[in-house]
Amino acid sequence: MFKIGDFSKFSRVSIKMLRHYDEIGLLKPAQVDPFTNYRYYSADQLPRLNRIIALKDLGFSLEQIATLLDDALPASEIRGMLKLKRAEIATRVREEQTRLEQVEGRLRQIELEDGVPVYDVVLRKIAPQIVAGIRAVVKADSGDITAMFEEIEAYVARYNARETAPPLTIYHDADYRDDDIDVEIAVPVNAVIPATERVHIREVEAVATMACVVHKGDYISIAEAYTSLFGWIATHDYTISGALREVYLRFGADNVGYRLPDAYLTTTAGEFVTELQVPVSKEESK
Amino acid sequence: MFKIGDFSKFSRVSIKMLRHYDEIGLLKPAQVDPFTNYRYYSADQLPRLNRIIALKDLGFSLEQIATLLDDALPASEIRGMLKLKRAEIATRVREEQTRLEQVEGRLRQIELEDGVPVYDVVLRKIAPQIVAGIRAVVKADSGDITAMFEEIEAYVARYNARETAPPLTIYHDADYRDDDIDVEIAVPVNAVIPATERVHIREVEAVATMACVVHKGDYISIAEAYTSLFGWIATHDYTISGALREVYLRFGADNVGYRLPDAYLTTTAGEFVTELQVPVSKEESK
DNA sequence: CTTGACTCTACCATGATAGGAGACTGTAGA
DNA sequence: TCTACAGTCTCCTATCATGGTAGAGTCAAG
Repeated sequence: MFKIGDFSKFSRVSIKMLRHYDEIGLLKPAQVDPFTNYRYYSADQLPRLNRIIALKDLGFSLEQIATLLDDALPASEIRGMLKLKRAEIATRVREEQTRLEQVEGRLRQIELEDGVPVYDVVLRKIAPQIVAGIRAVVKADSGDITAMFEEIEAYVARYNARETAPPLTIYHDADYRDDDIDVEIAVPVNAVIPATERVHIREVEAVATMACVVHKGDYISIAEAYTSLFGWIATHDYTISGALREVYLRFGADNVGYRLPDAYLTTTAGEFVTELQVPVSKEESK
Repeated sequence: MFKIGDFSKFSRVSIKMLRHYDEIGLLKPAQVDPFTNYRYYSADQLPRLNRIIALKDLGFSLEQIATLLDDALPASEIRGMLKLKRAEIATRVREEQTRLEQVEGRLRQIELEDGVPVYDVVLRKIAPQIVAGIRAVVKADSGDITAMFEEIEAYVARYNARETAPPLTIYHDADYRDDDIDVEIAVPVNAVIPATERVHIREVEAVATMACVVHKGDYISIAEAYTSLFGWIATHDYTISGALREVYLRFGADNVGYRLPDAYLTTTAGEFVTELQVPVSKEESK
């Protein structure tokens, strides 16, 4: 019978941990002195502790190890758990590799721009959304877009179907152009309301990986945000894989029919907040 | 001014987390109602929150992010932190890949042996140790080894230099043989005592990666443990890179001069506990 | 019997995140 | 104006493996 200190030395498991394993029932001492509560371990327990360490090194939690050990469960189940674990680790490896690429991209970015970038690009998953929209070809800065938003908000307001979420613009052109922009404006709705020749109701599709950047200020200075966003996509080796979106988190307020809390609105152009979103994907080059 | 719920929706950061960021000073609301304690966020804060998310995605802790954001610290330092982070992630990737290989090895093992292996091999780092030892060429099972242990224990006992740690045998042959085994027996000492023609004092070297297996029972059945250990090394694609060691964690007691607590000794051969250790390394085959 | 090394329990801490309880506040509809 | 419900507040708890501390008790060697 070893006292906990000796057993700890042999097994290279800290005393703390042995006590912890006792507490959670993973490895109880062979014997406990009822008067002093001293734990006494037998040499027989080394193999079990060894198995625990082996499984721990494979990445199993102590709870899972308890399952794996306690029930003398069939080999097939153990194989199953191992395969699950394998998949899990493979996923983590991929995640960490992605993270590594992100960090490398950011380093490249700093070197290229010779300083810390002003905009922070975030990758996120975007959920689908039901919207009422109008799609048209317009000239840039012609005010058409503002007019279209007023129109669609008024339309949605008639059905009382406005969902409390920001409106957005979707740019369907694959390339950039100053004029004749194929643009869709959309406002979220909470019910499927009737469509018209001009107004359609559709689900704006989910995007698994969306590169997003938040721009604060008027729409003139938004070009910088675009530059940053596309620069980021280039330095991080992503490819654009869908239509660009502009989400108006905070925008001009002196309009009619807007069913949004005041918080979403402002009267100062300098206070506008816009999120630029571009679906991206990684070309597998390995 | 957005209430926390709206701000949470825009930023896709949970309310809980926003409150947490407030608490740790990472992102304080632009305004807090002194009567109700309601938090009010301004749109200006979205870029900062975005930067926080971006850095979090890179794997920085919230504390590190606070450092990165608060002090407007020079770009060079940020680059330094990023490089550190890159190294850290690279290490983790390697670790996870190793783990993955371990899991795969274990799966192979189960398939090969058609069941859960009886012995559990553990990889560990072994620290160096000062020992008194005798090296000789002996015949197996000749009792020479036992005699040598008695001799060395008696020698060490004379100097009162016995360290409370198990004795071990080191097999210096590269291959297996039944006879003429080049063997070194060693007992840990806590001081450098004089050597003799027969007894040497040396440091048993540290081993970075030691494949270890614990065998319980007499020395006849130890062959199974060896089979398992070498089987494991094969299925996990390791290569033996040093001399094999047998560490006697619990062994025959009716000898003289042993300065060890009784716990290390037993009179029943069935109670013997022996750890087999083989230094291994991975051939880089990528 | 003393002393020093060992062990006991009980508590606190990590770090990012989630859940709940119980109280209060804001807003929309009756 | 009242009510109901949704939103928000603070405070507490938990996760998971691990380490630390304090204060009390125990063991073994001299």
